[in-house]
Amino acid sequence: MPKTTKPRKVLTRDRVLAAALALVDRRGLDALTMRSLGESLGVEAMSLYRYCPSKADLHAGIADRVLSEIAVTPEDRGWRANLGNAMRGFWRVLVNHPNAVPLMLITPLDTPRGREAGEGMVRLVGRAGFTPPEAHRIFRMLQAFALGTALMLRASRPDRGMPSQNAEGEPMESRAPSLEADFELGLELQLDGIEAARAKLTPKRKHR
Amino acid sequence: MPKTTKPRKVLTRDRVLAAALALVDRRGLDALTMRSLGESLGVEAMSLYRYCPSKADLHAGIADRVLSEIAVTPEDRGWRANLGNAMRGFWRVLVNHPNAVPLMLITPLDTPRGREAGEGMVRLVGRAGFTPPEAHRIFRMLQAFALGTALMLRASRPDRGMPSQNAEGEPMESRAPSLEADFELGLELQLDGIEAARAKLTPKRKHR
DNA sequence: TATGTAAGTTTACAGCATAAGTTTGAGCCC
DNA sequence: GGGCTCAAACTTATGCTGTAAACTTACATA
Repeated sequence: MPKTTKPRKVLTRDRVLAAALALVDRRGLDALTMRSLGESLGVEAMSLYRYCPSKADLHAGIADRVLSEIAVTPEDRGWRANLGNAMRGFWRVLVNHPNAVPLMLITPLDTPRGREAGEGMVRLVGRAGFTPPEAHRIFRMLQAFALGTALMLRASRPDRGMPSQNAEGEPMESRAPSLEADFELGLELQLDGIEAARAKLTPKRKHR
Repeated sequence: MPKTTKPRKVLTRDRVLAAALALVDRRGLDALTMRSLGESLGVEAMSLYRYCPSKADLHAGIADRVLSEIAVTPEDRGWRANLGNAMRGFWRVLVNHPNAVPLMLITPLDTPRGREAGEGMVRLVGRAGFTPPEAHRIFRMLQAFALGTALMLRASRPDRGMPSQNAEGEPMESRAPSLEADFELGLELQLDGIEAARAKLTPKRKHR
């Protein structure tokens, strides 16, 4: 008998999560089942439980992996540009993985990279002159707005994974670019709001 | 044999939806199964399909029913109070039915009462001096913020229906009131932003 | 009284997450 | 080389889920 020893140690948690995210991107959240994920890795469903002890854990892992794609460009152009660009980076990641957005609500972003990204954002808000509690609140407003817009964008297209009853052959791209523009307008409006709040601070607390 | 004719006409779509919402409120979205819903109505699961032809339809019906609880108080105290109070009404409904919030993303609120409420809000924004397209965008920003905040609030508690791995016996109410206050602060900040955008309009377009 | 129709039940099926038990094979010390 | 050990992968099985299809019951009307 020929020595047909297929390599045994092919699976890792990282490979599982990468395949899971790819599957979600390609075919939607509903298509992510242990069986289909196993198949995409050439492995039986139960083998995955060694690396992700439950489906909830798999979900958290995917969310963490998505967040790792946020690009950090640490140049300092003043609080408004810093904050705006950070939010735009977050937004781009959400748009690149629309089907994974619901996973971003997991105790919101309570995952290693989620906490890290969140703390960075809070620091950015703080540098505009707000106290840590104030900065936290403002950050959560921006986060809620971005997540909400991404979820609405996702729901408004006949995407896999959501209950959306839609006639066939529709234009279907009519609303999406609008919601994309919505994000930009909403962001600028909120930055204006932050600027107004900033104007009410005791002057010495303001930074650039 | 005694005439044990149980009354036949006990089920209506409205009764089904009311029971479904009650079940979701009490035990979470995951606990809403056709079987458990049937049981709560003293009926077999399949009977429900006469009134809700699919689970997606049931979800849409629940969303519509939740929206019907928005209280309308049409007094005119200027655009800012009008808009703020309308949003607070929307928010209260979301907080009263946290487990149903994910259903509010259904093609967002594309249900009779959802459209009605949305159009009312857009009209309110328009009365601040914005054109209909501008008003739509601003409304969607507010909507995304409210939904996002409600979803984060829901995810941050060990509620039924979401993958939340949480140690037992935690304080667990620590974050919730904070997120409640977040809504108020975020709303005011966004109203400030709208005010700033309004200041840039050609003067004649402004109303009270 | 006969008949059509609406309401509710029964049965059945495919797909889901996952618990429990079993086989496989690689690396290691003697 | 020859067992030993143990994790990795597989197999089997259980109890959920939504819902299709066929069936039964009960009532309204003619």
